[in-house]
Amino acid sequence: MADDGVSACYGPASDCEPRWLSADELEAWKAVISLLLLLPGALDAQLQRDAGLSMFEYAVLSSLSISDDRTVRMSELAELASGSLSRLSNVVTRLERRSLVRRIPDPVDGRCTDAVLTDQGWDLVVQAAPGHAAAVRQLVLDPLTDAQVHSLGEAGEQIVRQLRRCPAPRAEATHLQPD
Amino acid sequence: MADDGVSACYGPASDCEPRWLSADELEAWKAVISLLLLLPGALDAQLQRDAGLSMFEYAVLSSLSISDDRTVRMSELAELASGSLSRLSNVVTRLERRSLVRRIPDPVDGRCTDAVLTDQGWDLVVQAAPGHAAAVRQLVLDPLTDAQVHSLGEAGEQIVRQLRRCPAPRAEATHLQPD
DNA sequence: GAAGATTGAATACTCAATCTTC
DNA sequence: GAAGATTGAGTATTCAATCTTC
Repeated sequence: MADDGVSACYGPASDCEPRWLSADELEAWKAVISLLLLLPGALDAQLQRDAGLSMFEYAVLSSLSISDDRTVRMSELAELASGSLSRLSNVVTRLERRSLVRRIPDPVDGRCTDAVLTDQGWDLVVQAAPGHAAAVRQLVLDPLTDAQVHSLGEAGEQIVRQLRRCPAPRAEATHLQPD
Repeated sequence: MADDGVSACYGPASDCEPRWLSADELEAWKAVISLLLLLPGALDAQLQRDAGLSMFEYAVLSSLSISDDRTVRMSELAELASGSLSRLSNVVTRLERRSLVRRIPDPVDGRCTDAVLTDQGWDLVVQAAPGHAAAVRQLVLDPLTDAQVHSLGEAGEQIVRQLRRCPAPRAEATHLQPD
């Protein structure tokens, strides 16, 4: 139904080739890219102002707060917080300086490091959570109907599933889509 | 329909307060935050590898390529590319060094600066567009049904509309949502 | 030697301050 | 003096190289 033969260009206004984006697809894509470029800044601004945290830092602390013993291995935490291990390591170093997190060597396997949420860290998440939830509500959820929220959730999950399976398209695949 | 009284915590596992996120809302939000943290990296990786561009740089060049005379005032271009003027200015400086864009003072109002896409810049966008479209297709569109694509587009537009109206929630509004 | 994690160098982003033209 | 734009300082992110423990 979306693929009704209407073809629109994403990119230069000429050169419309075989399987370009349909009108619906283009519309969706433009919305997504604006979202990717605008939403993180807006959410970071609220968190930074009210709790001194970035979105990623919040994701880290929040992930720890809902885990057993408030403790998670670094590599697992990176997955939970949707970031690279390297990024996580840097962030945990900063959080450690602020006494929000502690690192301990994993008692079972000395190669692994466990990140532990401190009491201070817990308090900060508990304090920050309502404001953050309100921002998410205001910026993301409130503009949508219940049906749209549900649908957005499902679409997002689909995309993330695909992303985790295959994070970057192969070079060969990028010049003509598989179809 | 989503707000059926089921209450789930986003944040610490205790402290479930009055108007927290419903199960559906929580699900949607987790998907969105993962998207915000994972998708830019994946798209940047493809663009960087195949064209030496970031997603934002691509948005800038692409916006210029579909504009009259391939020319847009900086402040307008910032809007089109969904970035701040400051960020745009830095990026245009880099693009100028690579001869992909030129700056000229606006002939009408000397305070304004016009960004102009060079022939080289045009060629690069034309060359990069198919690969980028394929990546968007593979990572974002293909995992979805046509109906999901359509719905995602509408939801995204709603959220972006809200974002442009009110980029950051007020401090007062963040501790209890307006409802 | 391989898995898990950290570090450092290069690059990019943000915010506030500044500059120019109207 | 205000609008439009740029610059610079401070901070964050990424990638490759390194270190440690198994």
